[in-house]
Amino acid sequence: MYQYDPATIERKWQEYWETSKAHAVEPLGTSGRPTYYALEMFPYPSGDVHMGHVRNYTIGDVISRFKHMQGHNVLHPIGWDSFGLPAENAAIKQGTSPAAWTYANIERQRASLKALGFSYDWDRTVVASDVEYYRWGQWIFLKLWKQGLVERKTSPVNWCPSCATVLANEQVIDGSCWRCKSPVTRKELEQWYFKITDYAQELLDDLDKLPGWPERVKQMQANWIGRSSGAEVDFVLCDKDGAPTDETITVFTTRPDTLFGCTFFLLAPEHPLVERLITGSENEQELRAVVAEAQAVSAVERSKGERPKTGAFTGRFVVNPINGDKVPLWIADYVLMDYGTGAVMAVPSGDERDFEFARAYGLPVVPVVVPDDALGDVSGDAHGAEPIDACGGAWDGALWSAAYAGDGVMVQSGAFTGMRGGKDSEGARAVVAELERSGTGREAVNFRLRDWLISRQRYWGNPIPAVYCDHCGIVPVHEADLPVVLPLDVDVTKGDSLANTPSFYETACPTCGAAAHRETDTMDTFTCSSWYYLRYTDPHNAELPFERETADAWMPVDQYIGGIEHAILHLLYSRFFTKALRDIGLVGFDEPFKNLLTQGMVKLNGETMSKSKGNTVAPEDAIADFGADALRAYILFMAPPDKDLEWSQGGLEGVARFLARVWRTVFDLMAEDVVDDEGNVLNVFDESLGEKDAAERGAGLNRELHRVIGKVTSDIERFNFNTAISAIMELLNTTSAYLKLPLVLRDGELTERAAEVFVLLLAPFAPHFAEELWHEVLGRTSCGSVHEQPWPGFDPEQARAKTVEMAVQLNGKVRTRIVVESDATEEAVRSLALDALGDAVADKPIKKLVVVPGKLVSVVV
RNA sequence: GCCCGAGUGGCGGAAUGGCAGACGCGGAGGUCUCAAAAACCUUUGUCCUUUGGACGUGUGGGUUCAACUCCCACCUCGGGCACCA
Repeated sequence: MYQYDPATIERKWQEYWETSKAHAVEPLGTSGRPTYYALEMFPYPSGDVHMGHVRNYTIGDVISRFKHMQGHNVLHPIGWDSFGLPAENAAIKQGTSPAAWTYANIERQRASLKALGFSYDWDRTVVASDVEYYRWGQWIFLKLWKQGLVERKTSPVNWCPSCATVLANEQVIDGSCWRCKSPVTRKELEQWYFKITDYAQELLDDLDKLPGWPERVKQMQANWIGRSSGAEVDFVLCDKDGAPTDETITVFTTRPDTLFGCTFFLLAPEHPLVERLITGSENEQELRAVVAEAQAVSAVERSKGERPKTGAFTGRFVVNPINGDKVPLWIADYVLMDYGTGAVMAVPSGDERDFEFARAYGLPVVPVVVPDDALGDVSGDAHGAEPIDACGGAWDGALWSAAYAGDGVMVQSGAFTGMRGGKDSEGARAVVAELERSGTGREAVNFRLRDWLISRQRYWGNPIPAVYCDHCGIVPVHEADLPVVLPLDVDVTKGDSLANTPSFYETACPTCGAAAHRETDTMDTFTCSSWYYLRYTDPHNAELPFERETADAWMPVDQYIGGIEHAILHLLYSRFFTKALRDIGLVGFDEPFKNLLTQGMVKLNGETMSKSKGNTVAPEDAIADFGADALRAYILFMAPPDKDLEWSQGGLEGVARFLARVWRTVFDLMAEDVVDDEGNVLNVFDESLGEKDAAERGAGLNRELHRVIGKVTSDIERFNFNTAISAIMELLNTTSAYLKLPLVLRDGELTERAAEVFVLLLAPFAPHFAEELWHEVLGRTSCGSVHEQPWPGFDPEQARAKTVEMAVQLNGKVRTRIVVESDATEEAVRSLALDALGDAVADKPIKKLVVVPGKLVSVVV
């Protein structure tokens, strides 16, 4: 034998796979193989490949190789999400250009990914910043525009001062920028939006079509979409003298059943009516102070919540349509302009926040929905009683020291008194019906989801294909004039931008031909990642982003793998793109990713590995020390893929040791001497073993081969890679016992079969290792690559042992054990068990006896 | 506050309701060696110890012949959302 030297064999087989294009996708329709699309989230080329990448791509590679061996035509592509701000920052810092920095990193990462032996079809690589790719992003933008899904609007937006650009709602985490963590400020700006809210309901409903997604990701998306059902209610605004006008203010509420308890009415400080209402009002100063203070509060502060509620009375009243009551109109800082209508009907008895506000400003509290068990405490006139003040009413004191927001009985609610109250209750429906009858309200649904702000005031991104013309306004670039090429001679280190690059900025109006200028905003990088999985299916298409027929054949992605950090962002945007493209007629499916696996993080001493913390382990170092195959197998063995993984150098060494043991064992199985570095023979035979031992151990090994093939197969299918590798380790232990047999007693057919099974089962995990043994030790070169072999089959019958040991329980405790034929009848097992228990059950009546075949016998006396 | 997820040896982790702790790391002992490394073998949940026994999966209850697993209540940790009307 020769020694296992990962460095040599890994280089050798990587070159072989590269030159033979071993991982090229089979053109569609050339064989009967069913398609399988395995996809990992493409990396941002921020620097070197890190352990998180290794984990992500190893999982995908094992699935791909396994599916390929099972007979699928597998699409397993890679690319780079290469537009984005870090390139600009790095370029400025290092005095280079974003493009140079980006493409240098891509080459570094490409080399690292190749060093890990991933089975990508490298001819299908998609790079987001290549004009061949981003031109189609512009093309899709124009299609979305035509479809009415692109909108320019002015509204308060999130502005990151550090990144000097606006951000989408999804990109603000706890009031700070998702990328640089700087606090985000609010700015009123005109920006480009994708109307993702048009799909809010479908994005929510179709989560049910995704049984292959983790429950928590679906939950997070549902929370983010935030659907609330209730009603819109119109309140008539009164003039300064308290007389009704023809102007109404509409509110959204989830609790129309509490309308009788509305004792005041609130507007957000940013509400468009506010300026008009407060100008010239009696306490204008106070009102302006509330508005000014609300503006000054940062998003970070606001996101922490728990701020004391402040507000001021406008001097105006509005009319409650259900009972004609005039209630005071206040401005309050806790009302959000960007949810509902920016106006709220305040019901302090039923809403904690309104209650707190009412107590702070001495506003009345009128109970209208009370808990069932509270009714008994109330004197007989509760039903139909006049509205009562907080301080004088039957429920004040103990009960109404806080709001009650739960379900209950409606009281003091006119004709509705006595009905069930609560969210979507009988009472709520009845009130809405009454409002609809009088034309003052209607059923309504509200979403938390906001439109996707996609423009960015940055250079290194996909230019938005729009032109500003003094005569025609904002007009789309003609499809025929695409691409709008991002100029590479913009020197960001000198503060240059697209706006001061005349070759880009100055253009002719596509409509009238007059001098005009281009949009200088670029698209959010998340637009690039929203459809790259479609481009992979048809990466070289020069006429279209992809051919529909081809995309439909491969899509949806059978298995998508990536980090949980994209649970909302990328995964929601991609789902939106797919639905929008479907409605435009470009694809024929509803959801992009059929199954999703969110892999856990790689941690060191309990902390996420990160360059800024300086607690990383470089994949190159691990490869140099133990080889890519050991690193791959280790990272799968250490933890289930969806759990966080705590890095352990000892664990890596253990897996490397395991591979080396398999290496020696395969030589041993092929009847070669096992030698160490110095050529000393290491084989140890147990000369005391005879023919009987050989037969027994042979049967045991054969059984173990069948069992382990079955176990590894089902474990990979369920992504239990850690237990799949454990099972191969168990097979190794059984094999070692067999190899104690002197050579003359070994069964040559059996040992060769065992060698073959080791190599085939390890092929997805340790591809170079398996390939080397397949060719050089098993001598199977004539059969082709190990990765082209069919996945080994097994016989469940042969995996079963002839005899099994069963536990015998007496009154719930294991008392003894019996060995029985595995096909023994229940009757036989029963009497054997009773015999084994002997005196303990001899003369006692048996209350119950349960036989679990192959496992145990439970006796109760 | 609301919604998820997780609590098992010294550590990472295994267990379709059926013998808890597979497999690996770490530890202990041994073989080989002048010695070491490597490799190989044995052992390793805790406690009492006697061949054996008792206790053990965050806590307290429950269902069951049988519960890490199912049900109820709670504790701790991690994550998401959050003045969302």
